[in-house]
Amino acid sequence: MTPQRQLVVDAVRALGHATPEQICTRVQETAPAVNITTIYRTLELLERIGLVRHTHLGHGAPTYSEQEHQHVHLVCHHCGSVAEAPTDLMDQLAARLRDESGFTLDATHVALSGRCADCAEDADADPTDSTEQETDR
Amino acid sequence: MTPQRQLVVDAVRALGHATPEQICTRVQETAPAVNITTIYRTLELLERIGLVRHTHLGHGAPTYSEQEHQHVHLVCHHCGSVAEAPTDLMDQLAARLRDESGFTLDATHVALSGRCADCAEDADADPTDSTEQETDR
DNA sequence: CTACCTGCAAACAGTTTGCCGCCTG
DNA sequence: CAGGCGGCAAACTGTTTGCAGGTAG
Repeated sequence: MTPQRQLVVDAVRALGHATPEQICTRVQETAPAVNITTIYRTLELLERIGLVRHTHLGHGAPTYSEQEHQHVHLVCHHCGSVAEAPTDLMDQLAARLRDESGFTLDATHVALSGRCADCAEDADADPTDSTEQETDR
Repeated sequence: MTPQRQLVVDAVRALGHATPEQICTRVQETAPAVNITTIYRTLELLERIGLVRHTHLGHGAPTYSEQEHQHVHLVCHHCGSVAEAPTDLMDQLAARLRDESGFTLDATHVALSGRCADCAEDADADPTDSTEQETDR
């Protein structure tokens, strides 16, 4: 466990969810010379040994978190907000998939896409709202 | 509706699921001068008017398909295979999300990640199999 | 003539690779 | 001295942008 690797672990812990880029910035606050390449290589290693995990929140870069951070993520494809839900939400779906097609679901690896409560209201109230963004869809 | 646009529509129809790159290759078989930029711009337009839709199957490029192609996609993060399941699979989950958090789920927009039946068997049979690939996770 | 459409080149984000030098055992 | 580790530059994929010429109404 080299100093760089320890810093990456610390950064992941401190940031909660973070992209490799964000982790790099954070690490560089204490060790400016550290290269983004090292971040990627270290994250890959940390993931292989089970210390961290990553989740795809949508289009952009994946976010890394501690192994223990297990949630279902709900991203709003309208405003881009990310909500967390307990994993047991997917239990019955997972069971059904397993029974019907032998597919073992990894509920936390990719976020579910949809529209959050706030944006649903906005759509009702003012469909032509100028604050529209359309993050991904 | 310009010739280029028609070709893009035709390509999406013909290919079923395809990345912008694949669509471009296909279009260029009949119109070699067509640029990838045009593919992107056309797909964006076709999506806005509701002729096509796109789905994130994982890490890489999104895949475009006809609007009518509505399935839940199951990607195996081990072998990379993509299976299709009926959308009603997610109905009870969608209902629960709507009731509990006001989140309107778009079940078809992002693929569910997990391990397919074949790869689950492989893991049992031979965990150190040299054909291992680890597509994403 | 005006507006839209297209092609091309360039830029951009995110990620990976090759190489080389360094440090440690 | 051998192997792992890390820094740097370069390549690569996927995507977007600015610009300029062309074409149709």
